[in-house]
Amino acid sequence: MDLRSTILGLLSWQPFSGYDLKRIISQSDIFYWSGNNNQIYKSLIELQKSGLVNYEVQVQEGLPAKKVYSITEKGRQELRRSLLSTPELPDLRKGFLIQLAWADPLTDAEVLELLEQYEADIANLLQMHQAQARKPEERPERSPRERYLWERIMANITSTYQSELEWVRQTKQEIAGGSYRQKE
Amino acid sequence: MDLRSTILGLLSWQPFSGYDLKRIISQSDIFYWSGNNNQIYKSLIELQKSGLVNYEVQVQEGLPAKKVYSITEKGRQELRRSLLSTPELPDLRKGFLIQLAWADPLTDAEVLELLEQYEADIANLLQMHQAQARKPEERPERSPRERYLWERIMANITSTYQSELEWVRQTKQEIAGGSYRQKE
DNA sequence: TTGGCCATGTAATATGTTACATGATTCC
DNA sequence: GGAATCATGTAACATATTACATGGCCAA
Repeated sequence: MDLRSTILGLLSWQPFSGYDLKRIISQSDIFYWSGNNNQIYKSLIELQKSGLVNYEVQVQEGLPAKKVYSITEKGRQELRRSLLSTPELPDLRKGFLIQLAWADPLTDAEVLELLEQYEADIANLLQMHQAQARKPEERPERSPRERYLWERIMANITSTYQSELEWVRQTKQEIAGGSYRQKE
Repeated sequence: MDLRSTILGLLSWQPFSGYDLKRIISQSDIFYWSGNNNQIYKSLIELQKSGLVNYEVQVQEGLPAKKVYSITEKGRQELRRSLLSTPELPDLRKGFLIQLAWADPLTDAEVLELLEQYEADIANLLQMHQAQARKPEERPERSPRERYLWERIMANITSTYQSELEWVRQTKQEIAGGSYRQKE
């Protein structure tokens, strides 16, 4: 998924300003782009030039004016096409595994400290994700199926973090216990 | 982890040519850069200029000459520093979840087909990974702990794919059975 | 004779990230 | 007075991906 299709998806739910989109994307685990992603503004201009979205300026008192973007019929067609295209494979970038891969020169204590930090970080991510999952107002629910799909999406992320946690805990124990030494 | 540290890691195992590194990285699940990643050559030149690696030209008969790179003492220090830096958080980019997120306009049959394709693709990835995991000659084993760590790295990826498979199978069943309709 | 493997590299393009600029308002 | 929020955008930089160029060897 590229940013443009993701924006189209969000706008297929409801109209948003660039600022809204930026906030939603930066707070989300699903939409994996970094925070302060100002490319959003560029993408919106491109989408608008291609006629996939249009916007309306809303003047507010006391606050800066904003451009509220909506998806067009053409945009919906384009989105549909990208939804039906072959499913994307997950792209798992676990930098920590690369760190471990070359950890041979480190002492057991150093490796354990890394694992402990990693465990704490993942536990934290999981907590934040679950707090997010408890706010149903931040996701679409236009049909029972959509509601179900979003539950499954949240469950997917939860289970990914949980299996990561189990993995790191087991690894920690086995290193702390030195049990790898007997393993042949 | 960036490409440069990953290359340093590989060279801390044994000397390789750029072509070797490219092949290893493209075939690996751990080192997540894309295939035909020719930036490797640029990175090697940078690393060499910084004195972290050096190379030796090996002339071969019938085959083009190659530059075999080795890590320097300075390179090992730099690698050690990056290994001890705070663990990187996983970066999970599951484009398929974004596809599902906006699948409301699709029919149940269309969603099911996507899920089936995804299941087949993940099953395939898992198989390829396990075939890879069965080749112990393609990973370092300089100490019992290193051997253990690489087993755990492989196990991490396996379990990630397996939990993804379980997830998609459950989702498929619940959609096929229409059970989401009763869920409140 | 076509395609794949070996081997290194350049160039172009696409994408992602960070920093900067502006300016009013509100909360501490 | 300083920081955070709202709001849009540009510029610079970093990284990633794809295509292209070269050229000999080997196997189907």
